[in-house]
Amino acid sequence: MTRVLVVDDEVSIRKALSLNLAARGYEVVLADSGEAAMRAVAAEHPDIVLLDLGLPGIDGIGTLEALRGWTQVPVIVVTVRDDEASKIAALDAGADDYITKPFSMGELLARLRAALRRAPDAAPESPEVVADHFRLDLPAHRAFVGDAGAEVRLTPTEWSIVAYLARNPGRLVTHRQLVTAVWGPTYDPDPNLLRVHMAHIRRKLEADPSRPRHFVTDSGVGYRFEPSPG
Amino acid sequence: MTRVLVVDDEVSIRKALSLNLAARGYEVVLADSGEAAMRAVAAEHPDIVLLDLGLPGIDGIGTLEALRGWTQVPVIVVTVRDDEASKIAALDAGADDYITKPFSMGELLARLRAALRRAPDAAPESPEVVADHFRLDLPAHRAFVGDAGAEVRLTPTEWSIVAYLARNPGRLVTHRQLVTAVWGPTYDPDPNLLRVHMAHIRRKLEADPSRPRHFVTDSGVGYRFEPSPG
DNA sequence: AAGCGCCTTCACGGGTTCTTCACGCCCGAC
DNA sequence: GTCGGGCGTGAAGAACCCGTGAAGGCGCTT
Repeated sequence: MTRVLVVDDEVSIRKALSLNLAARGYEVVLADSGEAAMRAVAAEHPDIVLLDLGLPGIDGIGTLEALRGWTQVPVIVVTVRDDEASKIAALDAGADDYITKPFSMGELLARLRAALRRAPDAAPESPEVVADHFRLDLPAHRAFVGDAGAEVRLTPTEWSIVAYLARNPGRLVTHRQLVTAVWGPTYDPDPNLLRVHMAHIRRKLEADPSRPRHFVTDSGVGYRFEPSPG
Repeated sequence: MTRVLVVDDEVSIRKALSLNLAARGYEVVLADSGEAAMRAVAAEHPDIVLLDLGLPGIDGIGTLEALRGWTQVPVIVVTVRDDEASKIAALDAGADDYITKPFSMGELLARLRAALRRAPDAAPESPEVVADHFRLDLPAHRAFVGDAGAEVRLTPTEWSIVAYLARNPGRLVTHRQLVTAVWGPTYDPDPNLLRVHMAHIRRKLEADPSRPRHFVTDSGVGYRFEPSPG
């Protein structure tokens, strides 16, 4: 289900958009200020944002600039301002599209579809992760070990764990974080489960599985990925 | 240097856009018909296309649809048609943006920058994909196998799957992504459906269908297209 | 009206993957 | 020294996924 964040301070607009989008099968999240929008993007991970320019507090452009500091989520600016300067400012601040009120719902939906179409998944940060003893090709979901670069096959769950750890290099990842990343927030597995998967991963990727150098245990807390152990 | 293809049948518009874009440091390529536009995209590899809707011969929408059969180059529709239906038709046919004449040069340039910004320098797209055992002619929707180059007929659905995978060479494509690309985001088919189509595709394109080298399964996740397996 | 191509669903067999369980180890707490 | 919790490892059954042959239904052409 596609999740849309609607940012507008007017109740009537929020309501109208919310109803129309929900009727088209979108999941709608609402925010009534720039600050709320920032929080909502961080917490709800919308697939796209509809942003009004005239907001209380930090305005639309400010919100857009702040968002662009850390996320590439598509943003369509929806506003009454029809002047060229506003359009240019918004587009150059990182907006993906600009549509002026009053707009037709059909056109908005079409522009929504167009923006979503060209962003199937967030662009991969770094397509490749290199460690001392192995190499990960993130877009292809492939792993290679040793100097020869022989491919090893990781199961979906194993890949999910490895990819999450690799995306947070050097950082401690708690058991809870890992479980949530792999199985979702509601899953509560046997404590052994992660251990078993980690054992499999180490056997496949570590040079000496019983003495792991890249996938390190933090006893009682979680695991940590070290690209190049000192 | 960014290369812009301007497609319009009116000399005055071509001239005006050409001058303005050149003054901003863009390299401009011109085409005066849909057919010429297709050739220009294939030959010149523009970074972005400005497309008029009212063209002689195959019209703008037809040109757009034909282009989308094999390339993802960003297309901004520039036209006098201001009705909602045209906008929706163009955006759903694969346009990235839609701007109506008369437009301000500033806004056009801003939308141009916005469209270019979100298009990561895509791998140089070629209208032809060559693998070890077969060859795909993307614009013509034709496939040829073996050294002799005998043509095989793919059904529309099969072609749709093959084309999507071929446009993402080496990348893992999830089941969901494939289904969305072929049948749309709301379709939720029997899990066997993709398997059956993949079997048909392999039987037609792979040298040894039971041991696929180009259309690889990633169990539990999706499929991957390998142009030249190591 | 019949034939054909295409899409989709279903049933089956074989293989892979997930998860649980039991056991022994290590290390800090007492 | 002893205890207990957390950890790694091997094994095993259950659940899942995949490829494949076959068949029904639909729309279009003949």
